[in-house]
Amino acid sequence: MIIELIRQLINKIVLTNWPSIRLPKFTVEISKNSKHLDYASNISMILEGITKQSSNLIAKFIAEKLVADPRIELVDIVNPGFINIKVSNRILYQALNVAISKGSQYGVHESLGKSVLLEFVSANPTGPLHLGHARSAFMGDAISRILKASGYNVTKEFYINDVGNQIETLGNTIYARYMQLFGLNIKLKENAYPGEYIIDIARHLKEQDGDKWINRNDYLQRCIEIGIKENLENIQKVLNISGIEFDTWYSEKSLHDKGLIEAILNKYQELGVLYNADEAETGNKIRREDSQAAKFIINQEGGTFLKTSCFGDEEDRILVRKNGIPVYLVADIAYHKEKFDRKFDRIINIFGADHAGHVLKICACMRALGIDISNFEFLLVQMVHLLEDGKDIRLSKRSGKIISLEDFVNHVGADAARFIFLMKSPNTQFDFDLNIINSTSKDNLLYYIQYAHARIANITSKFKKIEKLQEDILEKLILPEEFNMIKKIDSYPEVVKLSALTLEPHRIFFFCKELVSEFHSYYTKYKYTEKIISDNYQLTQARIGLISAVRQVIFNSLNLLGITASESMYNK
RNA sequence: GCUCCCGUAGCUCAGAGGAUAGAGCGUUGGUUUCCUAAACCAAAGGUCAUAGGUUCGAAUCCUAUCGGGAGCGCCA
Repeated sequence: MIIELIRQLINKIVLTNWPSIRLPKFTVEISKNSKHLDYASNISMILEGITKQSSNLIAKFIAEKLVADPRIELVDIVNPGFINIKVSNRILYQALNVAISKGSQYGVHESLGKSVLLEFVSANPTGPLHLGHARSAFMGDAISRILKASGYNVTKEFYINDVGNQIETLGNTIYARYMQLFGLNIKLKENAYPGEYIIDIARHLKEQDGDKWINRNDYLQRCIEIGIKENLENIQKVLNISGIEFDTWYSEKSLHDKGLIEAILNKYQELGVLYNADEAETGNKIRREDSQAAKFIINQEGGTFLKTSCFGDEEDRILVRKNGIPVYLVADIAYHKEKFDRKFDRIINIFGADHAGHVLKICACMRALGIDISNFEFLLVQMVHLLEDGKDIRLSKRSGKIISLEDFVNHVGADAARFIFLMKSPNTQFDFDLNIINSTSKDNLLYYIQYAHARIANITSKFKKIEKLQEDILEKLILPEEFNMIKKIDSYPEVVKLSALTLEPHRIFFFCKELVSEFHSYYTKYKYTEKIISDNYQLTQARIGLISAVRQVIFNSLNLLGITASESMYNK
């Protein structure tokens, strides 16, 4: 990686000549403007602030040292102290060879020996996954691939909320549907789940148990059991067709069974961070009167509170209701404490933006346990507004029901679904018109990229796979566009790293688009004059090697996003 | 009222404090006897919401205001 090489050269110069300072953050990047040579750094302007020397002088000094290295061909200084660098062709050729020889492993970093726990989706097992789950599902999956490629050992986890009121509602709804199957006119309760999938579950219950549960009071356990089982199977099936696989499924019920709920409460008690609402002292922030929570004031009397407001939360949170039953938050605390006990180097939660309110809460609860949360990260994924012909499609037109993820993936295809939800930064909400996936022009970035892959595959298919190019062959590559593509290819591993650091898969897409655009442009510009396949054997080999590397980088990029790259667009 | 995200071209969005703010769509005009035209080239289009501040330098960081979204239950 040439950027890394230049960075290290600069590091060394700075540390030798300003031994007393701490190495500051500075940039080395591919120059955007060809006037600025190959690479550019802002180191001297940064150093100016630290050393109080003029940035132009610093730049001059560093430039002299840099140019002494045989790998640096030319250094130019531009006001107020930009250092522009032209590197030798030789290291560019070497960089290309690295990409060619690493093949599908190009961009995959060596193991860091570090582990990440990545929790995402964690949808309640009370019904099928729907469009609202799509973005965080694909985002989590892509991030896990990117983290793996940048050297982390990743565990993808799905937390199953298999306890609580919603689960009881599920059981009761199934029972009502079950009774209806026997012609008994049981009305659904107001809060019951209306979906037809419940009827299917009830039918299966009838098939398995017959009329066993008619007019009995002890049906709930059985109904919950079959409901959770079938809903989870359905969730797994949909994840499967979407190309998403989890490593661990963590049951909330298991926390209860192991007695970890009481353990948490005891621990807080020991730490002296609990108080009883009836004995609240002045300064205890039980609730904000201006919040919407105030609407529920009638139900809010008594109970045991945790002093979360002392640990960064806006207010104290109730842990145990007046009737002695802990609220769900306690299980969530127990679950997150388990995550920390399992000793991961990074713990990442991917939440939909509608769960943003939990971030402060959970962090405060962890701090109250004395846990260091510096390796605890949240990625809040914003909503996508899907349109078709300019109309909102969040709800299906016919039934008015929420569109299932299954229907959606079957409708647009897994690749397009991933593309839609991964193409933009996770923390921007955006509009997407579904008509675009049928478009055959450049607005459909997915096809644009896949087309380039197929185009190259078609050209290179006439040649043997190249493992490595000899220097005399590489030297045939002299066009500026060829050097630019090599620089781009060379920067790919950096893009993977940055994407892992920021948890932003869309960076891979944009990088890929830029590389592809350079290729198409190159291809067209020289279509009549400097063809890739020519009578000159060595030149042809060199260019086939170059575009093979471009194809490989496209392939590897799409792979990080879980998207396939086809050899041909004709038989797609 | 409070918290979080966003505000960049007509539209949809990029832009980890750097040089002349970019791309696609749309608009206008060009490129196919030739390795995939699902492509390419060019033109037009901007007070980076507003006002202050920090800095050698701000779309980017800080503060305030305005506008859009999500959330603020003893539901999970």
